[in-house]
Amino acid sequence: MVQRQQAIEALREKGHRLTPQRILVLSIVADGGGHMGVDEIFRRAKEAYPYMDIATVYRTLHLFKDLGVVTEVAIGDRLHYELTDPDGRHHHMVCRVCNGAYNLSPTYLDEFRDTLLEEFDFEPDLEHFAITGTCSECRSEQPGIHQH
Amino acid sequence: MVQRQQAIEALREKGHRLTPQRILVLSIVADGGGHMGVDEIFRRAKEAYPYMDIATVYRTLHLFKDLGVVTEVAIGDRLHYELTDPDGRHHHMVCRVCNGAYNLSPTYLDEFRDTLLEEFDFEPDLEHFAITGTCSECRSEQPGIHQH
DNA sequence: TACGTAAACGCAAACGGTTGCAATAACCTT
DNA sequence: AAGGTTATTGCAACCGTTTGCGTTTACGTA
Repeated sequence: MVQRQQAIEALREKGHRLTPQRILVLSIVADGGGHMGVDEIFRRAKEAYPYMDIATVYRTLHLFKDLGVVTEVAIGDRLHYELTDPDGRHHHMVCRVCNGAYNLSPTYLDEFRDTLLEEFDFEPDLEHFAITGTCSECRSEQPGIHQH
Repeated sequence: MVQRQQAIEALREKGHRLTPQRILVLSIVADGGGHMGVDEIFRRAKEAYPYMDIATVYRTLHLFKDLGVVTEVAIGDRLHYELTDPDGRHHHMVCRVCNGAYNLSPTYLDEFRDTLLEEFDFEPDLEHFAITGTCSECRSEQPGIHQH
């Protein structure tokens, strides 16, 4: 709730207009809980407002991302969106067997980032990406499968 | 040269057929030096053999990737391909300002991988992906631009 | 060498995502 | 409250990539 008001203010502050389509997409993402695929966001939006166009959904999500309202998470080759975590950044680990998603504190990546900066003077963009892999449960269920 | 023979053997061992199209794609990637985008591979292939279809290029590259002959590198939102490095794996760092690509030894990622395994029993797929960021040169040229 | 089979091909349609453009509507000014 | 400006929309066309399908062709067998 409070997040929705902040998002609306972020829009107006930067001179963007408050349209019904934007409010709709925002509330769908906010109500969704975790991260949502664009297809599901569009499906729900079209349910509520049949004229909704997929291009509007993409443009709205990109705008919200630029404003910091939503966070983009790459899962496989698709982008998912969620409300930006007010308690701080986190990354995602997604199991490629069961598709389960786990949050990951940035601490672990920060170490890696510092190393790249020190050794190569290269500053990596590690803000919003998901690490795919195999989770504990799925690895124990299929012990024969290994990556090399 | 020796790599090309190994690739051909890898095909036959798994029961795949040796077609002129596959040989063409292989030699284009081999002659390309570094990683090549699909569009350039297709352009060169069509030059040599005008009937070449883009779908065949994609299917061939995916097959070669599964056989371990080529390595897929995600640069931005496009996939690039290169002959698999026989001297060992390496990752890529790609500068989002100048698009320059740098190789990165796997050592740095291995540390990170070990941590995830120990702490969460989660085995990440870190084999073939590129880390985007800003390289030393471009950072010093545009000191006003920072990510947060 | 000729034959049969199934893998691979070229083509065209489909997919997810982006972009150009004319029509619409949010917001500022009066 | 009405009017003007311009951001935003819906639509359609487009882009890069994937998929289905009928035809072709590589390759094992005779």
